[in-house]
Amino acid sequence: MLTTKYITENADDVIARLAKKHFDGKGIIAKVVSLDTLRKNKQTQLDEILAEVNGLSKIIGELFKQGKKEEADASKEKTALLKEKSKQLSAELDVAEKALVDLLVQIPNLPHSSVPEGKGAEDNIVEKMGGLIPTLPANALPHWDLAKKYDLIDFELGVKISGAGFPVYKGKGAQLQRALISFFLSNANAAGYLEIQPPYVVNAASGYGTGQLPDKEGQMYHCTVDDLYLIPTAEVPVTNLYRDVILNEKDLPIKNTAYSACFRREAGSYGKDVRGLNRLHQFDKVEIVQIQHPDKSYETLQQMVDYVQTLVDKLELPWRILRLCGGDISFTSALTFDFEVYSAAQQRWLEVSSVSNFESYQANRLKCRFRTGDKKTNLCHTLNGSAMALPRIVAALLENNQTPEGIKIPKALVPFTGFDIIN
RNA sequence: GGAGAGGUGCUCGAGUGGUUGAAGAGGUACGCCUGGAAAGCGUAUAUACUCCUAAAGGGUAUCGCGGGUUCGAAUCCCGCCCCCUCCGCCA
Repeated sequence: MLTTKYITENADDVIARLAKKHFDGKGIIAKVVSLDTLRKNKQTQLDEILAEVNGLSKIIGELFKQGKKEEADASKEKTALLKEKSKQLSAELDVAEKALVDLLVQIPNLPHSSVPEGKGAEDNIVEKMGGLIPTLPANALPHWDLAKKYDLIDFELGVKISGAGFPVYKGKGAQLQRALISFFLSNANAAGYLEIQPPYVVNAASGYGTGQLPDKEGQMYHCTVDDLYLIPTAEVPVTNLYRDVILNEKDLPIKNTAYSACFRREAGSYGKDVRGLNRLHQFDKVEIVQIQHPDKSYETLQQMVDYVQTLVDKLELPWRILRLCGGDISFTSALTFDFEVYSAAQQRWLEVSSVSNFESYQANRLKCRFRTGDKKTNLCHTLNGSAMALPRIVAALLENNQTPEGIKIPKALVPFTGFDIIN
């Protein structure tokens, strides 16, 4: 969330910038400003009363020591009154603080100045393209048919044991998954990311830390018995590693990578978007996360985008990078680049990675700070990106590389799969 | 899951009702000393909120978390969380 300080000091600017995300901030920002004033007011009053109580307590202690019991009792009565007042003020302060946070979590992150205007996906700007779109024969099969033909993925079996969106990978299909995970992790390691194996279930505090809670509660699987959530992405546990942490300035940037299964309820999805591997409830992903000094975060964002590009290049997939417009960028992001690969049999672009700079928006919730040379603390900037999400990569690999002989595996992947063709 | 023991600052560790935001030690930083270093000596070393135009300097809160008792709580009481030991179960 945005800091109250920034909002109150730059109210008009904040409202103007939020407009790009099609968020009307006028009313809510005004409320934040007035609530904050109220909060400060209560805080000051409360502090004064408590100071008085503390002072009296010391005096009472002295009086008791000197045996002046009557005087002490007189002061006791005074503190009783003050205490009454402080209780009330403290309750009011609590209400104001909670109300303020309730408002703050409803305000999205400010988009970076380079975020293009636009309503939705159609207004995203294509930054860069690469790879070759293959020309497939007329009888080319979509990946769900290929998966069946070569017995790689069994969707029906998944339905039986879990439900739709939980595919069962088999044989070379399963091996391909394992190879891709290994391929992505090896590359991330080589690029200087520290490999992490995080828990797949997290507590509510972690959900709040990265912003899945409270607003996206319905998108996560919730184990109510233990009040734990299945992670929708490794971003959640990995970023929360740095919750309530004060880092040393010289430790920045922190570079972590993690493979995890990801669990998403995807309530409300339907149609061709969910066919085959296009949208699943459980899928595999390798994530990269960086915690960086605010001065360097955009430089880092570019490096992360460049890094992801090396992956799609090695996999010899046709790709394009989109700069997301104000209407399509996520609630918490300041600037996002999406990677899409072309799935040649479906003849559509599929999103396989999303690389974002959250600036201090996440860090403020996480209370992830760093200490500068002069011992002041500042919020870090957090960034993350998929590198990458497997299912759609698999979809594109299967479709684009189909030949009469079988499905060819890209050279860079062969050392990881141990085979160069699926037939 | 059952029983017992515990959770104090960057770390260790003292502290069972009152100048304890917290002794002492270690670590770290800076200074002195030194040709340089070590040792030694000195100083500093939490976070958040708030008052103040700002700095300086005040105030408030925080000794796992939340509540209670009390004029006053790290210290007493209750609930929760975590951790260690033993037992049970178990990949």
